[in-house]
Amino acid sequence: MAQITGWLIDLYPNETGLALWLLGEDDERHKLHIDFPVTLYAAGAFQSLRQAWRFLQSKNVSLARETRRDLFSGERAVLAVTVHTPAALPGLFAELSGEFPALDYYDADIPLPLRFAARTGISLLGRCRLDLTDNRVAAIEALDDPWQLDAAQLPLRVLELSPEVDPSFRPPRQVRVQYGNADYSLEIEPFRAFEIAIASILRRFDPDLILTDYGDTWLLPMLTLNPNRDPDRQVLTRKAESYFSYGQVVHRGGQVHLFGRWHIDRKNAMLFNEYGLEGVLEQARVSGLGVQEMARKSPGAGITAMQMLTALQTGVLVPAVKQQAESAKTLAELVQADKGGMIYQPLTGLHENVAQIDFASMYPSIIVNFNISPETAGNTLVATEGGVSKGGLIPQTLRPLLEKRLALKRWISELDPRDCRVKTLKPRSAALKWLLVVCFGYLGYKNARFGRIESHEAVTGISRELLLQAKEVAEAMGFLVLHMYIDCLFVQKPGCKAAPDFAPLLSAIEKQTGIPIALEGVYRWVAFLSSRRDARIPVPNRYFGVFADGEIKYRGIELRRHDTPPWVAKTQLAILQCLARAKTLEQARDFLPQTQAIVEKAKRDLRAGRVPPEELVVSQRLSRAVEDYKSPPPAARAARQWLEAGKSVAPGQVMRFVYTCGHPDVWAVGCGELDGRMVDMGRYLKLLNRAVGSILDIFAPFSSEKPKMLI
DNA sequence: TTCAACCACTT
DNA sequence: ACCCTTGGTTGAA
Repeated sequence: MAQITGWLIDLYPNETGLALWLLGEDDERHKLHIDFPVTLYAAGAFQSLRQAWRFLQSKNVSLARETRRDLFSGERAVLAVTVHTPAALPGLFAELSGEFPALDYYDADIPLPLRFAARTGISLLGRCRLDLTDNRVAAIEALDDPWQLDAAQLPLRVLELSPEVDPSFRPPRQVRVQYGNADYSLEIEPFRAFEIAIASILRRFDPDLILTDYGDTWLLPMLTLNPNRDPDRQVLTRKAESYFSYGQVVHRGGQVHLFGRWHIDRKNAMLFNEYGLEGVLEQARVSGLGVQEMARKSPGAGITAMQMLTALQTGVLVPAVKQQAESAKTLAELVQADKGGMIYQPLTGLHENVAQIDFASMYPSIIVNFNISPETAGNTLVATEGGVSKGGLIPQTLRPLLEKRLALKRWISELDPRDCRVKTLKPRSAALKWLLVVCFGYLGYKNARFGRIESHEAVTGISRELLLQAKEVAEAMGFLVLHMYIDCLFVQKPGCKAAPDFAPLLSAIEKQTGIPIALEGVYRWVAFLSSRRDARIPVPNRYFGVFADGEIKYRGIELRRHDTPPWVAKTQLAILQCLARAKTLEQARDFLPQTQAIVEKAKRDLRAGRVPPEELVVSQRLSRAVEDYKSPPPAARAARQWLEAGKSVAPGQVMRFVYTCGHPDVWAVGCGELDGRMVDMGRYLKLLNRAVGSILDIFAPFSSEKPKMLI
């Protein structure tokens, strides 16, 4: 009997049970085995269950009758079907549900790492100690848990591979290779030599993680060698797909998953830019899903996994979802979901010494504090008055997540901003934030396993109530409330200029609402913009301002939009930065001539052809197939060129293009070279003027060239 | 030129 | 489920 300590990095079914990969503290990577029978449940009419029992008797399964708890309908008599190898479960479920479609199925499509975590207390990335007989696990003990803030870091070996150019533009010639202290480029041709070099790195360096650009869609599919650590397995490929999520069509490229080590394609990973590898590892850790899964799926998959784990741990059945395309949330539904929050009309114009106060993680806090869960909806107040109840399924799932995020934020605020730990703590906090945000959305998602629209509405209802309470508190203390938006307030009071001046208000609001609240900052000045169509109508989420420390914050303006060309965005930012040097509004007005100079210089650069084409690139997402457009937008016209060049496009893909004169009126990036003389200057000047106007008009409302149209 | 239809983005 | 954003372009009338 041997004992071994390390981190669990991979887990998947094999012929007899589960294969486990341990990153040992001895710096070895161990492939281990464990028996792992799994059970699914069926419930329904007695006759059908009896027929199912007979049907299953000829299979290699164990059958039993049990009583288990459905979250909504309570105790249920179920048929428990246990298979001895988890690899057999998906096939059996498909066969059974095909034969008996009227039965309700539970625990039939739970990711294996979650079952493993529920049974052993050890989730992926967790540190553990194992007793081994040969390579079989005899006993297993957890040494940490996902909620620990400062768990020991995994000593991962990372290999980075990235081509010098986007392969959809032209075939790359080289791949940059980085691992350990090595950093060099490999020629792709001759290909045999390239592959031999890669194979040798895999053998000698033996990375735990292969981090690539375009690895899913280009590099790994091209290789003939087996990039797995487990030589007995072939790579797992998943097809590319376009799907609808949060009001948008999203395109996800094909994927290459590895066994025994991980592959993440940065260019094909959801939100990777948002929180990076640190964030992905954090999400994988708390969700219990594998790293490769988490990197490529939305945080929604992560929060669903966490809910399933809570269900498994508390003896609640997990309803199986029929394999169907995720039904889309329409934009209207999305807007409605957003409108559930409080939206106030700001007092448009320029204001000085304004504090922005944010409720921290407002919706998740409401869910936890008011015990909002599908099975408790309508019963929330009773549950909270009862005092210490452990709460419904959703609050139980969220509480540790919320507490961990708050603790991380507290830790960050205590550290010196230059402390190197801040660099890893911030993305971890951001990654948790996404899980929390999405959890609220999933409460109202009709295909969520544990969702219910009433609980969704309860959350937004309470949020509006709390915000109104906050407003009343502020006004009672003599503050003017300039604006409120979902989970934040903008307040002003003569004589209040610095953070401490607002501290009494913060504690009063927190005391009243019970939700943690924080001062986002005090603006030296802030501008709330009005609608461009009608100057009398305020727009709730179009504003910009400068905090006391000089930091600029902006929402809703061109700079925030992904489809604004960099040249326009940079000029708009330069203007803001120029104005931000002013300590007061009056001073800001003195900077207006300088901002004009910035704009004039930008225009001269454009006219003289000094703006490089990549600064003029517009990026827009295709919401449908090119042929399905009735009036093709520029992105679709660019996509047409793309198709003519023999490349492919899919809905959800982002097209990058430059506006040109004549026909065609766009030039798609990646389709040959752009003739600099072709750039549609007029169009870009218009875009620039608009962006400049967003900032400057409010400073000189009576001197703008064109009077505002009043409808 | 006007106007309705269409489209993308926002968190 | 009910309401339904803004800021823009396209193309027919």
